Amino acid sequence: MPTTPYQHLADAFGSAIVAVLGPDFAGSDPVIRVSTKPEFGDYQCNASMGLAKQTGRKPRELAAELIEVVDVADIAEQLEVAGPGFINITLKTSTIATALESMDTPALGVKPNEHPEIVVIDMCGVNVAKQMHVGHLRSTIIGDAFARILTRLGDDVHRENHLGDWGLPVALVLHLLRTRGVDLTTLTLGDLDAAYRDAQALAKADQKGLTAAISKQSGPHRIAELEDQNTGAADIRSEAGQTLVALQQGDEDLVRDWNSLISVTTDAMSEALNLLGVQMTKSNNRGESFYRDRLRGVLDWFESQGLCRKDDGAVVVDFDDRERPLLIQKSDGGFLYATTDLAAVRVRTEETGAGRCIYVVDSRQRDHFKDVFDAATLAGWCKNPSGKHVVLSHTGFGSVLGPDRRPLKTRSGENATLASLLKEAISRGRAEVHSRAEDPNAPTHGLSQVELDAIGQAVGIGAVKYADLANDLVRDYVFDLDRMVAFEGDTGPYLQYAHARIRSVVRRAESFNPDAAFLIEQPAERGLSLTMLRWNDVVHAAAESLEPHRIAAYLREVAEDFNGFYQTCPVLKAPTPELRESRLRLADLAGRVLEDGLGLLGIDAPACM
RNA sequence: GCGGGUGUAGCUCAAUUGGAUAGAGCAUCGGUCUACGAAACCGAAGGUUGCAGGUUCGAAUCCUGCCACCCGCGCCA
Repeated sequence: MPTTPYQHLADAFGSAIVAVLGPDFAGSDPVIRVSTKPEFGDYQCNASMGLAKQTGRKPRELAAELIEVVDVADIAEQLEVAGPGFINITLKTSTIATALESMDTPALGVKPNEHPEIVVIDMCGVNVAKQMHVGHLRSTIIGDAFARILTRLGDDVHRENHLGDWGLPVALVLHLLRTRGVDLTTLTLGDLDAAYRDAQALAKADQKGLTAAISKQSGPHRIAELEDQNTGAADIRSEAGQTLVALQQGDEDLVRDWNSLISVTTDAMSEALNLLGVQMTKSNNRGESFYRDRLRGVLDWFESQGLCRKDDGAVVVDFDDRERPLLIQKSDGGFLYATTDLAAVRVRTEETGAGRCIYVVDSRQRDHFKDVFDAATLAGWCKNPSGKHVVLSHTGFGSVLGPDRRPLKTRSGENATLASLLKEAISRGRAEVHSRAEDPNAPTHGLSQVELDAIGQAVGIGAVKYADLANDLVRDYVFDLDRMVAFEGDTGPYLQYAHARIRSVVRRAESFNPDAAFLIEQPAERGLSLTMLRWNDVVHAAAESLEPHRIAAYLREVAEDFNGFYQTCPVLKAPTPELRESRLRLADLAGRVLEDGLGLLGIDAPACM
């Protein structure tokens, strides 16, 4: 029986509902849930209340009838009606053992999607000549977690880094560096970042934008930003515009210099990605420049389909359900990032053949992506070559804040770069691991400095990733290394520690019987087993909702259940050889679930720490 | 002004998407180690789920109106 208890129950109650209420109710949700308390059994069916309302019957009576006909005798003990009409379900112990047996495979019972598809994940989003900051951290590790989860279920995932490597901002930096006569071959990213800010400051003057912003009653931030800008910038922008044109036309010197900017930026990026253990390299780069020859085609298509209009010299796309239009061409003929995003949608659906595109970009860009997706739909670009409708979705996420609860940006301090934060996290992880290793009783005692450093890095990085992925993505959070790298409580290291303990006990057992019978006797054994049996359901739920924190919360449950089990059920010193083998196998399975789950979050699980 | 998000224990967050007595972790207090790994476990205390109404067997969750904070709102990306 390959299905999980949950699915078995869902199928059985689904059929029972049809048997009692008729074929109209085929496909209605049987509302099987994990019980909230042990005294309510293992699972519960909450369908009868809702169905009773629909059919004008009494919920408890309906529940009793469902119990009469439902076919779960082979897996469950006697069912009982409780409260307003809950059906409490307690599984047979033998069912649990059988189910554990069937999940004890390399896949750990996680079943692949029936219809795998190509998924493009737009993540990371580094800009040329700018330092990575914590915003990139979120996009990158969230995107990587999505990618790992979907890959686990069989999808063909393409991580794409929509590098900001084109357009006026890049031309401005390039122009500035060249007029200053800077040697581009010896630049650091720090130099580039400073030049970027200089260039922006020099070029930002937008009286027209300011009046528009005021008349449109834009937010105070935007207006203040525009007011800061001064005159005299028009010249610089015009010169940068010429630089851009020359670059576009393939001017050899310019192209060479442009490439060195990209190279400096992406070298630093690769270093950070490497530290993070994110499965992404320069080969995942598909920057804005990739789409530069397709922008005209975007505009032509919208014009030819009558989907846009001229407004004040610019070209805009209107939508039926809102006032706000989408600008796809400026009055000076230039294109905008919306144009690039539209070109990217077109490539991803029509050429890459994606069935799903996920944009992992902070939630301030929600409106932008809504507009882009709607425009792409109007354009008819939401179909892939096989004619299937492509799902475009934007997963926004909250800001990372500093201790002052203001967005933590490079602007607010030179040391807020991603690289520096990661180094700090790693050094804290290492310090803790090294200090533990000094204890002669510690399993890490006697390991080499190199080995301890590697473990410490996994701990430090794992702490940062866990802190980010363990809560709801929409929330802002304060980047507080003290809390993240704390080694008590709801942290990455707690999970890694639970995993390492398991590896340790299995290692010390010396003999391991992979075919040992599961003997589920103690409540702690039962609890741990039931939790582990939910793994398949949890992965699918996390994949469907794109909520990694579900996996994080689940892993915490596994770790807590294991720690409780380990406290009350002697493994190596179990009373009988059979029980010892059973508990070892249970522990090993728990360890593999933890490793698998941490892996889906991109967190390493050292065998010893 | 319009739109979006958030508001849950002193602090940081959950709540299987409308289910039973709202759960964890920090911090506080009290118990467990000459150790199958104490980075752990067990227990105590801590709540008018921003406020006020409404919907129903049942609401943190859905509807209405307020309040607070954050974000966005055509020629930047």
